Amino acid sequence: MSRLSRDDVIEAAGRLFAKQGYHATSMRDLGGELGILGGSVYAHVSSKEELLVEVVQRAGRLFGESAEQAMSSSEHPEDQLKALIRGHIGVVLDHRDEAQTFLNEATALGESNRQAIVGERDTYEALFRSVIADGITEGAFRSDLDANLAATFVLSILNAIERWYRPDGRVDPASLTNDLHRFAISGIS
Amino acid sequence: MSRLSRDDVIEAAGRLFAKQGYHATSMRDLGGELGILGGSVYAHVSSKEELLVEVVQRAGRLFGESAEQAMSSSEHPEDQLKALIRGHIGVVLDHRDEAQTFLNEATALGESNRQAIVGERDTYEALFRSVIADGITEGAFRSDLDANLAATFVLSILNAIERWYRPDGRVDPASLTNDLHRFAISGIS
DNA sequence: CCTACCGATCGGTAGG
DNA sequence: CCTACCGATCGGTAGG
Repeated sequence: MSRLSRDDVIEAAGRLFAKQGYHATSMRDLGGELGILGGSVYAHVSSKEELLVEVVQRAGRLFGESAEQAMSSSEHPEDQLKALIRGHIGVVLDHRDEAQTFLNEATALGESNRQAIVGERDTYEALFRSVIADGITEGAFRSDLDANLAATFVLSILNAIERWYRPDGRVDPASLTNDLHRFAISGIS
Repeated sequence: MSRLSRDDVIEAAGRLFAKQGYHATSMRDLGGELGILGGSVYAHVSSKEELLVEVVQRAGRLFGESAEQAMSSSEHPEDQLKALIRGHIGVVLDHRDEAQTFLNEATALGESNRQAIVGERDTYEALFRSVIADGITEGAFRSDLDANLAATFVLSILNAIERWYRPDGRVDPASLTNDLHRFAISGIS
């Protein structure tokens, strides 16, 4: 056993925050997960909230990068929407702990930190809205359903995936992407 | 100010559990909300978890009653699905605190209590699956999308409503029901 | 429902 | 990263 890195500590924190929640996780729990004492965690970070900030920021960065890549992958709203869906699913499934903490524990952040990541999330969600709105303008999607509401529905499905998806289950990521995309597209086109 | 009833206490607990989360709510917080001391809450309940159990059970009962009513309102899967959607939205919007606690804080329950309400929830969700499956059998819905996945998508949207819905916003319950129903139906028919 | 309190646990620190 | 500890807060109780 070599010494722990700061990354090891943040990763373990993400694991526990995702599984038990932020408030139900003590610094002694985290120490136990790492094989050290609770007080020793303070050799790597200066507060418990700093850990939550780091975990949530990682997820925020992953979602942001995914969105950037999805938007530049095509000029067509239909393809952009599919890429956004595929990317979101990828982030949620490849970084479950961070994503779960981001989605469920961000409320535990202090005011200023919380507002910062809410801002990030709003920017991300606005992309879904504008892509759907563009698709309506271009005639690719139908126009009787509000673009904002459609985006909210799609994001609701995406954000719930971590609540039911099992990696060893019958659904694989690629077909989930296809099925969700088809479901969404049928709903709006 | 007359004396508080046990119902008053459970209601206040639901309010705080929904807003701050179970673990972030102390018995002293709850006392403060009620104008009494933290220790005095134990004149009405015998433990903090009992409060959570009561709040979550109330929500469970409401969802169960809504489902029962929806199923007996028609024989046609299409109408039953719409009634299920309408009922779920009604519960979430008319009993926000209980519904929110049910959806977000059930993980804080002890093992046996948690398994009991997970069972209730599974029964409830199974209704959505079977209604959609029936609709496929009868030819009312299309059959290229798995009924289980479609039910999961619809429930994902329903369960996310408490996260974004604002009573003073532009969306009213009836049109939300219509829009979601149309979105779902397009996705499966 | 209050007074007065209990043991346990919490986040965090000084010094090594 | 450990030892040894701090003040604060937690869920909960006996007795009135």
